[in-house]
Amino acid sequence: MELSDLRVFVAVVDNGGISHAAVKLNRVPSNVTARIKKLERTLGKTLFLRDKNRLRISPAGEMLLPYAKQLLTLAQTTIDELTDTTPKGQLRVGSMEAAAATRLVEPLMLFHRQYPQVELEIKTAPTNDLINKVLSGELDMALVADPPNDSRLAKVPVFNETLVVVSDLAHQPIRSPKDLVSNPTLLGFSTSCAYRTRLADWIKNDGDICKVIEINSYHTLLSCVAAGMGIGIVPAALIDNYPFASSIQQHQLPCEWKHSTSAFIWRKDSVKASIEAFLDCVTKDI
Amino acid sequence: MELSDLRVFVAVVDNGGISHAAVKLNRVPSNVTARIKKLERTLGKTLFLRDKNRLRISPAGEMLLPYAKQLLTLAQTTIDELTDTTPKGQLRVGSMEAAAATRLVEPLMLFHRQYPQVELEIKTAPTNDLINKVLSGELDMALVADPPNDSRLAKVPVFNETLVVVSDLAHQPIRSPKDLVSNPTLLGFSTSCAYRTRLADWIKNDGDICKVIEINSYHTLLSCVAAGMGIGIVPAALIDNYPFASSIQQHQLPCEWKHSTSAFIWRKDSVKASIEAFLDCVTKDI
DNA sequence: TGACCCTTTCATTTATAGTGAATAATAGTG
DNA sequence: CACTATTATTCACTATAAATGAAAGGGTCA
Repeated sequence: MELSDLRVFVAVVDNGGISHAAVKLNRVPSNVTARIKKLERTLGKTLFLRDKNRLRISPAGEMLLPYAKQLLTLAQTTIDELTDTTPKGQLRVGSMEAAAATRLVEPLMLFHRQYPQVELEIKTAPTNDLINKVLSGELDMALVADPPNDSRLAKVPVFNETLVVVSDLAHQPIRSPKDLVSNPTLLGFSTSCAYRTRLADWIKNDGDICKVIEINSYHTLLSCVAAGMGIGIVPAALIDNYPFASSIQQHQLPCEWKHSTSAFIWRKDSVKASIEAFLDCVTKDI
Repeated sequence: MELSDLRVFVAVVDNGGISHAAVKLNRVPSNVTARIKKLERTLGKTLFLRDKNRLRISPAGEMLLPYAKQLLTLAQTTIDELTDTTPKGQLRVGSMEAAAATRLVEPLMLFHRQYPQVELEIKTAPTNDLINKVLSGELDMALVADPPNDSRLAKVPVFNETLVVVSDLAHQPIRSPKDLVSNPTLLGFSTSCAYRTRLADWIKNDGDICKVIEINSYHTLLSCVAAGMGIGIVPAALIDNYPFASSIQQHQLPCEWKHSTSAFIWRKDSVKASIEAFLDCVTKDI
């Protein structure tokens, strides 16, 4: 029993005969006859009483009719829902810790005001983790730093961050890795944090490999830096939001290292209305 | 979008992959792949995210899943209902007036007690009308007198009636049409009443064609006979139920005319659980 | 690295759906 | 009453779709 069989059956009932149904279905009558007979054979029931070259619905047909109509409308509802472009369901957004605090708040509020029916789920994680989670489908989209070119991923750059090295006030000005103490302590997120990796690369470029202490909040990280536990690397915008900004020292990185682009990424093949809508909110906000 | 497509889709989701689904469906994996791709093409949505030779359900697939399952269970319910042999719905029974009063009451009560959920509809009409209504599907079954052999009809004889001619007490004994006054008045049902036709035939066989007065209730008919308005023909059993039986005279018909068989008839191709159940009640009652 | 598992592609076979012409039975019409 | 228009069905045929089996290409795990 297929939906198309039921469509034929209902057409015959509604149009009161094979030939009219055939016209409606853009088929030839013999085909309609054949399909009705096939349906009767698979169900093991006579659906129509044949008399004087006329069809009349049988008790079994009478029984089938409401179910058939229900199935057909449910099938239509299904494809309507599927092709509906109104955001709904849940939207799982990932973000780097640094951007979650500063850059994500506005578009998030905007989106929630516009589509309150969408269940938002925000997860902060380091950039590399986010990329993997997006690829694996755990997240619908994520805000990451300098996403790699991946044929499976679509991306829109949304912010340009200027990265600065931060230290306590007592530290000498840092213009190159040489200005650091040997074996400097690096305060940062997990190894997969893009900024921390960049700082480590810069240092490795021209100096020692440094010790790393992992800290899970930028707020705490900045405080640790102020306390002289080590150096760190953060977006400059983040420091504006830090209440004790005056107790840390900022150091410019060379041009080729200082710029970072934050971008939203999502799987190209994961088309979800809420992703589009969210991106609208993000770009509208800029 | 066909039900079989959805069955494949659900199987892939439930079994977590093409190959396992293929085993479950007794298909070859390549076929499952092809059908999923076809479904994706017709819906215009990616149902699965492909990565590293693994499938993961996509947002669109997530959306489709509950609908697909609902459609499949509804389809199963449909065929379950259709093959269910419990009497339900309505049952339209026709009966001759004469039998409705006497022979039909017991099985009707029995049936209603056993299957209270069936909506019973009783219609009394002359035998010929009943046959036509059964053939046309207006009635599911009918109790008629001496039904003709018709390849479309099934029948079970249920009662043997003995027909008697009735007259007022003053009438001379009637042994042949010659005993009647010339142009006798015949009291009876409409022209299509089998008993009345039989009496007319008997008279015509050996006498005058008589006048007919049509009366729509056997009770009234017997009273009219008692009052001397004319003669009638009724099943002997009916007179037992008539309170003024002593005021009418019964006359035996010759053997070849006196017997009538009442039978239930129904369309052979109209198989309805309640018809079977009703016949059970009728035969159990005998 | 090699064995194993999974998905996909492709050429092929098989099954199903659809067509068009012919037939038989009926209903409507002048 | 003949004549035409409808109606459902059958049958031979064609077109479309589904299922198969072999092979290829990645991926995982030891």
